Amino acid sequence: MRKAERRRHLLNCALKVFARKGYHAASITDIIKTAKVARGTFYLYFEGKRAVFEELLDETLSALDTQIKRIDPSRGPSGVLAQMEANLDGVFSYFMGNRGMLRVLMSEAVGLDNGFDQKLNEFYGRLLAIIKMALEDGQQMDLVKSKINVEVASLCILGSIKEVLYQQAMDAKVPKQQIVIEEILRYNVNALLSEDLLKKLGGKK
Amino acid sequence: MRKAERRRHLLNCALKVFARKGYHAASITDIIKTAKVARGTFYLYFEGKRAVFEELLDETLSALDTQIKRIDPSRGPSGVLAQMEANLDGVFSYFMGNRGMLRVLMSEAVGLDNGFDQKLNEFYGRLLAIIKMALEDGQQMDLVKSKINVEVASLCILGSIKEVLYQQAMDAKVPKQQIVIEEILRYNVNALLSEDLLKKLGGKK
Amino acid sequence: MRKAERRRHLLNCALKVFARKGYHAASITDIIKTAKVARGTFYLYFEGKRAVFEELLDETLSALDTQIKRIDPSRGPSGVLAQMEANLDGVFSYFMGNRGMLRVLMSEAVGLDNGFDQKLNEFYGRLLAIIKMALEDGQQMDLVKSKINVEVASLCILGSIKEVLYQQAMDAKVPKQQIVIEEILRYNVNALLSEDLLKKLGGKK
Amino acid sequence: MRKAERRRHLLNCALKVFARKGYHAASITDIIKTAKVARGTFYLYFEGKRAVFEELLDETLSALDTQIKRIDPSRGPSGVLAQMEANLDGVFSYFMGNRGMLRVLMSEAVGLDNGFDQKLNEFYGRLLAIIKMALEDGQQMDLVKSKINVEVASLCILGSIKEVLYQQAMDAKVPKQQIVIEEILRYNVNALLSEDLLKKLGGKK
DNA sequence: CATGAATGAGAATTCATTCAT
DNA sequence: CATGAATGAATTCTCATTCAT
Repeated sequence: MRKAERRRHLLNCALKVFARKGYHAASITDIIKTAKVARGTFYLYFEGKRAVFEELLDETLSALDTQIKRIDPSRGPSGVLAQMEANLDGVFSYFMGNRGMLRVLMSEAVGLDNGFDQKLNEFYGRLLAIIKMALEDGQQMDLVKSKINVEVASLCILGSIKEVLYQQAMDAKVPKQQIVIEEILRYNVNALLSEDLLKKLGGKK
Repeated sequence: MRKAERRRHLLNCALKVFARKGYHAASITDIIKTAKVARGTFYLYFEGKRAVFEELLDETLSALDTQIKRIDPSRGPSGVLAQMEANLDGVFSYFMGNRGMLRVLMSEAVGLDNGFDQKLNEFYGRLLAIIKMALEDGQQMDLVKSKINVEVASLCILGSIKEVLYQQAMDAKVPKQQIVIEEILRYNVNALLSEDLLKKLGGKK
Repeated sequence: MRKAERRRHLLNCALKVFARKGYHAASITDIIKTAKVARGTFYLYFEGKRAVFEELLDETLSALDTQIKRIDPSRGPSGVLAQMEANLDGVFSYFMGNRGMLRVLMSEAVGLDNGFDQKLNEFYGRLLAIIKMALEDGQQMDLVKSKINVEVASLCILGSIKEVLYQQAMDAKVPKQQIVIEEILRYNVNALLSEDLLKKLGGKK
Repeated sequence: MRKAERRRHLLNCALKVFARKGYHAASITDIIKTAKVARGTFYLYFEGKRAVFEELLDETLSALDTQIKRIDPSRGPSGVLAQMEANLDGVFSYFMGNRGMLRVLMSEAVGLDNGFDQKLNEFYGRLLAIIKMALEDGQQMDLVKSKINVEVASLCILGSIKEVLYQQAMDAKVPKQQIVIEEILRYNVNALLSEDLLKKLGGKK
């Protein structure tokens, strides 16, 4: 029991350090000082810097995977909207409780080589796949403009979300979560939805 | 004369190394081997690793600043569109001739501390300011939906562009430049322009 | 009672580990894993790695001291031969039942500093003393060539025995014990015995 | 030029340290302190402790290989004796000029794993092969007793030489080189030579 | 007695930077 | 100017030993 706690403590401290200094500048010394633990203790729980980081990364990515659900098109336009909102909300809420990891992911996890990049890119790949599928379903159901290039549009959507998160990580002043999500949704919905649908929905949102 | 050439040569070689290995993994040894220059020679031209990188970064950011021009709303809707396209084209074209720097910027430049982050964020800040101004002008001229939250929308726009560039840096298969730019434009125009305007422009694009 | 058993168990396991990995490469972790005992338990019975090894060494050397008896020259030439054979047999038999310790002694025990070297050298010193005395007695009784330099000859004898043991420890193919002992004896007897005696004994062996 | 000198200096200092403390107890710190050189300098010349040691070992073994020549039986009994003496003299003389390496080889090189053992055992294997061939040639020419088991006898010969060297490495008082060699020769010759030959040579030696 | 988590001294190694030639 | 050998601070990692439960 104690052991699991210590482990958690070390993970938290490591995250704190990674968030403050970045992966490369972070040293084991930093981590153990933060955790008030002896050098050897660290190695009792983790193989090294790479390993703690990987664990934190895995943890985060799988938490995010849990938050993000495929969009089920059968529930109709407003159902789709609700699902998109739920996904966004899940991601933003997760990061609000994990500002440290947000900073790390947004500013360090890329360019680490070590196979971290691969994990992260695989994650983005999964996101893109979900977005693309939703777009294609949308086009078939005539909800989404048929002209749109799904490939590029999905990048735009992903990018719009990432950028907002990035600015939050950088401590830029960003409107509060509720508003941000609404706006991201509005933005992308406007960009995507077919004219017919926009007219119908016009009154609501 | 010779001196300036050598300096340039070193900068190019350093960029090659940074692009291949990333800032941290790049060593002076890598750079001087690539440049076929003695260790001491490097320090004759630069204060150190940090300094070469900074110079490359400054160079790139100011080149980009040159490519990107304020949007002059006085030229009317299609003029604005053309200006946006010109900006996008400038940025994409610049990076197509500097894949190395694209990789560096997209995967390493953030999270380096060292003040590099600050420079990059200032640059993004300038971009955002331009975008925001354009949006505000657009709203005043009733080209852009008034409902839109300019703050968030400008992040979305920036993000959509960055993401496409990011995927290009990661060697993901992305449609070719001309199409990508068109699509980004279309996407953002749809997202932003007022319904009236969309109808008018509908025929063109 | 239990205590003595555990102690013995630990010694055996430590020996196993030392034989497999050598003194330096052997870790306490190896020993306690082999013994299926907790870390602290080990230190309950021994002061440390050094101490277990020392105990194993002492044990072996005193067992060997017991096997090796002074040569009593009063029993005549064939009696001397029998005593030499008995000594050799004792040593070889001991090691056949303790291959682990043979490996340790032959390949690690020297060069450990720690005072182990001293113990081992004292043991070899005792052996040499016995051999030397036998040679000197032999010379006085005109059994051993008078020309022979006792100092060097005793080293040669010791060396011939050690080398055979060394090769056995290294798993080299060596004829079986009975033959090896016979041959070592023959070799050294030929080297040492006076011509007169050789002629007399010629018929027997 | 300077570089080769430094390298040599480091090798010498490393040998000094290895001879004093043994391979395992020797630290890079010891070596660089002895050499009065900075930490990094050491790594400029060698990959690590293992590598310096390997170089010293290779150097020694190939020097020894050079000293030791096959015995050409065609030059007759006294020629063979002279060749044996030359070999012994070569080995002993080499070690008198390299006491450090003698200590290392005799007390540490075994049990190092790392592949050092293999090298050493291969060397001993080569020696044994030379000795065995000489014995077999001798038996065919009726110089060496036919009864003798060549396998064991060659171990005895090797052992007698190694033991004398070992005692010298341990700083035991051993008669001086000339005498030692003579005695080792006498010892082994007596053990080996056929009775006929012994009688003939009897007068000479 | 037994346990095993915690400790921290010590060893190896890297690499940006300096400086004598 | 150019060179590249030398430097040493900083970092990671190991493992014998201790001690609270």
